[in-house]
Amino acid sequence: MTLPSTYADRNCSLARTLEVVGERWTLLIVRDAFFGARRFGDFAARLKIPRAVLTSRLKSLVQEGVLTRDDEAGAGVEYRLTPKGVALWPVVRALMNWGDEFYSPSGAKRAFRHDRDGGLLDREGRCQECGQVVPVPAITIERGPGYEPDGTEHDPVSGTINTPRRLLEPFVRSEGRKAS
Amino acid sequence: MTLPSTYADRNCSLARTLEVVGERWTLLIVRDAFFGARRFGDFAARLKIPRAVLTSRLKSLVQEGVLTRDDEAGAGVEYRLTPKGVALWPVVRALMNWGDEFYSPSGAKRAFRHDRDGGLLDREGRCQECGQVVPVPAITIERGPGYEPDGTEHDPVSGTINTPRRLLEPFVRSEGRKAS
DNA sequence: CACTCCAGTTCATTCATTGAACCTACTGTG
DNA sequence: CACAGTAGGTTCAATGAATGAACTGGAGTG
Repeated sequence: MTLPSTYADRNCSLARTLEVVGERWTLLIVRDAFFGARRFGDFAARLKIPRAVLTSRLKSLVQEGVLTRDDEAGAGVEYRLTPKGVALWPVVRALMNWGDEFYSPSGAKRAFRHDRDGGLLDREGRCQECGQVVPVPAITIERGPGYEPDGTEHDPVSGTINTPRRLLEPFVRSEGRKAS
Repeated sequence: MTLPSTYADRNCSLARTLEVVGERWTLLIVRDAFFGARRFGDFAARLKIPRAVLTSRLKSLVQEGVLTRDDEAGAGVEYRLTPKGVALWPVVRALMNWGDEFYSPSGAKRAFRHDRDGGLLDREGRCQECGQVVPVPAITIERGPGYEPDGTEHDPVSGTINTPRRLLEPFVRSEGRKAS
């Protein structure tokens, strides 16, 4: 977003937040991090964004403390959400809810459940079984009623993301995953 | 945001939402609409954004059904949030909450109350007096503990916005408002 | 050592944003 | 009626950011 720091809205936390996550692509990167993306290549493949832009966004997210960059992680670099990044979950949910409400007539594209009791989460993230606000790592994501098959189901990266899984859990990369 | 419509994420409501409100400035315009801005000039003065950009953003927000454009309104044009626009309130709140949490150590920049019983609203928009989720038009906004005076308090436009008021209520423009 | 991944960088082209100036219609005011 | 002021824009040159394709360089493998 790069709002000028002379911006009159020193007193608006919305403006402040947008300086961190308001740029093009940034929130989509964060979303994919929630969904389990950790590697540069995962983000690049899923988002189809120019690698130079991805580099720059990852850099600034790390700098802002939303992601950590860990290059000690086996073969390659891993980007992971920090607690500050995980705290963006309500933002991601709110944006999704609005899109579901106004652009997905047959229902939410994705559904979220409490992994423990399988209860669906409502708009505020509360489990309809136990009434709790479910913490992010205990949420599983699956297709919702509004999901529209689009042919990416069997693509190794997007495909993985379309099967039920727990948030924040990294993609499992079996050795033969590029075998066509 | 202008994500290409060929975007693989047909199935992500977050991406869909960002296509509508993800561009630079757009959410700040929406925020000011919640805070009572209705006139082209109000937005321009508060946001200090190039008028050409404002024109284009207002146009697309109207096209998306987030705002209405009414040029029958006395002397001038009025932009108002539609119900679809008002439904963005949770998005605005979520973004503000995050900014307050991580960039405003002395507390929220703005506080919200239930106009009827004066109860403060919590993070989810629930009144701490009566427990209800307060509908947007019944919310009043005032300075929070983290508010930092910045000299715009007596500027006619920004100043108005800094005194407690009900959301969505238009600025009252008294005839002598430009009298220095 | 050749080969493949992975995580970037580089670069020319295209596109969007910026800020300042200009334009047009309407509203009082003397 | 002339004139200033206000409102809501448009136009334009300059700058900056995004795009996509090609390239680089290191680590791990056979």
